[in-house]
Amino acid sequence: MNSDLAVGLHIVGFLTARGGDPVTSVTLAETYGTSPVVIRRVLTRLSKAGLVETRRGAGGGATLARDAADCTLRDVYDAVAHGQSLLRRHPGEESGVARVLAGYINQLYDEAEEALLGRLESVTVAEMDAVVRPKVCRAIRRGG
Amino acid sequence: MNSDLAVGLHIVGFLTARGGDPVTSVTLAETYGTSPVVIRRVLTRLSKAGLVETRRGAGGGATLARDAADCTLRDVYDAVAHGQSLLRRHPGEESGVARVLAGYINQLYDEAEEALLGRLESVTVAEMDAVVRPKVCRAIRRGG
DNA sequence: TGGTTTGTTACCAATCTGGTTACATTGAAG
DNA sequence: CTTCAATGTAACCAGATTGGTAACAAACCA
Repeated sequence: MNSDLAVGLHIVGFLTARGGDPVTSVTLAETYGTSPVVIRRVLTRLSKAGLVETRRGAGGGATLARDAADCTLRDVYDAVAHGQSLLRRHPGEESGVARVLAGYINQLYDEAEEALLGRLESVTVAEMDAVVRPKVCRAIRRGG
Repeated sequence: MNSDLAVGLHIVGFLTARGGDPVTSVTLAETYGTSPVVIRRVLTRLSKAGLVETRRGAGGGATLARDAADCTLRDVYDAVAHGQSLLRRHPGEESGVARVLAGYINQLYDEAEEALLGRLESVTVAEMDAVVRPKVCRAIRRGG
């Protein structure tokens, strides 16, 4: 699930920068540097979560379904992370000693994850866009 | 690097519980549920970091090199995590747009990781042992 | 000298990950 | 109503990562 969050943030960021007109998975794939299918896999999740809308057929593509100022990075995370957490947990089937220890460690991980999620919740897509977009423009102007 | 931290914590925890006498990698492997080689790989790191001492030959094994109250979970983490971080970063060779975004995300990850490391730093091995050991004993008594 | 244990390398199977191919489905436009 | 453009989805693949195994050298003790 690693890059899914990055892809998801790229999508909502790009759609924000594009104002209202639909963007195709091909465009998103090219700008991110991946394949359209990967984009669409994430796009489907974002769509089911109500963050974006997609339209098939000619002139179709994806658009933001919400105001970018009304959508936090955690919303994107929740849409994209289907159950899996950022920090890999320890598998559960160990017995005795190892199990107790795994429980202890996982508890520490939970705290850390909560902290991260809280941080993601404190940033809106609009704010992210405001930080990222100028840098992207500068990078493009330099020909990167 | 996932399970290395768990293994490392198991090692120092077990050594703490054992008071001072040396414990072999075979014993540590059996109690954790892995192979001696895996244990020794981690043991080597802990040893190089000065957290444990190992002795070869008959009657050898590993012992704590420090007071358990003087050793934090972060010390174990630092010894065990050779450069790799808990949260997988995004690879760096992407160009333009994706690179800027990756930088942004990695920055958020850094904050989260700092939070986790701070938490690990706030717990000593002795404290962990105090929490974990009774649970382990109970689990063993139940025959788990 | 022989047995015990760590240190280290090389290799293997399983899993994860991201990518690709292929195709069905939907929609717009002529 | 046909054609083209786009999403939705499943099946499969190659590379990386992971934890484990086998093998053996090195150290240490009796």
